[in-house]
Amino acid sequence: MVKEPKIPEVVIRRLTVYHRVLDLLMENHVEVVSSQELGQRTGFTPAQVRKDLAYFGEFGTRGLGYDVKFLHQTIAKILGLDRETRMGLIGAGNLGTALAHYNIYRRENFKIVAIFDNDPQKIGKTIANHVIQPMSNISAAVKELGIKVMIITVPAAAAQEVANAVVQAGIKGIVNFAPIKINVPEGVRVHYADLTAEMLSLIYYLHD
Amino acid sequence: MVKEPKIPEVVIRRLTVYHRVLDLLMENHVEVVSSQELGQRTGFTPAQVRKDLAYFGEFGTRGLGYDVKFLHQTIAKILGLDRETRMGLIGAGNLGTALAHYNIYRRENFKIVAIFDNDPQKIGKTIANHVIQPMSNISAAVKELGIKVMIITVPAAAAQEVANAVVQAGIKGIVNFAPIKINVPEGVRVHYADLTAEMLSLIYYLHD
DNA sequence: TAGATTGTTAATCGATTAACAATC
DNA sequence: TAGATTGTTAATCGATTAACAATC
Repeated sequence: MVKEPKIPEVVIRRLTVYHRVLDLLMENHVEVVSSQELGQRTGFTPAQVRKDLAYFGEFGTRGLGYDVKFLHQTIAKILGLDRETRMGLIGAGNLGTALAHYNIYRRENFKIVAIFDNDPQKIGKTIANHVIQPMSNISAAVKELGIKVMIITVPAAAAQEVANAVVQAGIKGIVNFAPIKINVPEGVRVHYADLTAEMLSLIYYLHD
Repeated sequence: MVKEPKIPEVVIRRLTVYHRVLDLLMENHVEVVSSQELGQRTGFTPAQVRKDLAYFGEFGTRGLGYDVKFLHQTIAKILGLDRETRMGLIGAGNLGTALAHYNIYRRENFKIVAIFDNDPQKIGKTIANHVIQPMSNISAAVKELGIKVMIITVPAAAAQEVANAVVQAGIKGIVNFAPIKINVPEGVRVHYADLTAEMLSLIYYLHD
């Protein structure tokens, strides 16, 4: 058995940033990029860029740099962006609406395919071409549509209950925008998108 | 001169999480909390909770735990949440609108006081009680309203140009929601709220 | 006093950086 | 060949965890 090196989570996170920069470089028809430039465009050091990529193989050419198209494709494959990932969205408030309209989905290989809410006022209305469904539909929709990731944008007070229902429906990946920790069983992964932590922590550094 | 220990950035970030949990505990009239419970509610270890707090002093009572109200107040003071921080928002799209409506501002001591956009269609309209102003007003508004933090939610392609204008206006703290690195002079701090990185990196872990 | 929990030190773990041989 | 840049190792740096004396 080959001894797989364990990849740190921060590396995976930076990989998504490289991928995004490579998107941009491709748009600009740049064909080759060095670790130095990749570093400048991401805010990481060139050494870190090379180290991160080296976890997965040798993608560059010494003396030259990295082939933009090839690296883009390779990172997409590593991250699992080479196949479609279907996501659901729970909570059709302002933030949920913003995410539903987010234009990254067109370029990337993942998209929101269903939107849920509990408010009778909202159910039946349409956001970004999706009819808002009641939460009681979650389990059925997950199966029918092959949803793999659920995005939660409900108020903090409702997040745990919603998460329970999501887990019950068989979902293994949750992106939680509610500003509260949710508890899930082993095998279910939760990523937190904490909008306010960045704002609050910034204030600390503005002290004179 | 006293030798100040340098506080790691992650500690400051976790402080904002403790603060939020303490908000909740106060609402529930809980008066004392242990590092263990604070750990459970935040997802950190009890040792880490104690270590984090110890950077700033001795706030607990051995054998008992931490006084919720006092710790809440203390962390607020450390973070600079004890005095009002005024923020501006640039980009009145879906995300900007969501942030403008975000209800955390009512509870916390910081708030959005002005909203800017370049779209003539949007200028003059109202979001969350704020009339959308043209970007040419930024500099004047910063001075008049005492804006200390600017939140940027414009498309990636426009982010750098907007950031330049913000820096020009004398702003020292930026929260950037655009998925691109922005370059600013020394002394200006940028925090990134990267909504897609969490989604994309999650997909990696859902590989079978 | 007995039980509980902090504050703090030392040990461990892990990530970043520097440096350079390999090589295009 | 000379110049450039990768891939990789070793050194450094920093953060987390474990453990326990202090003490309520």
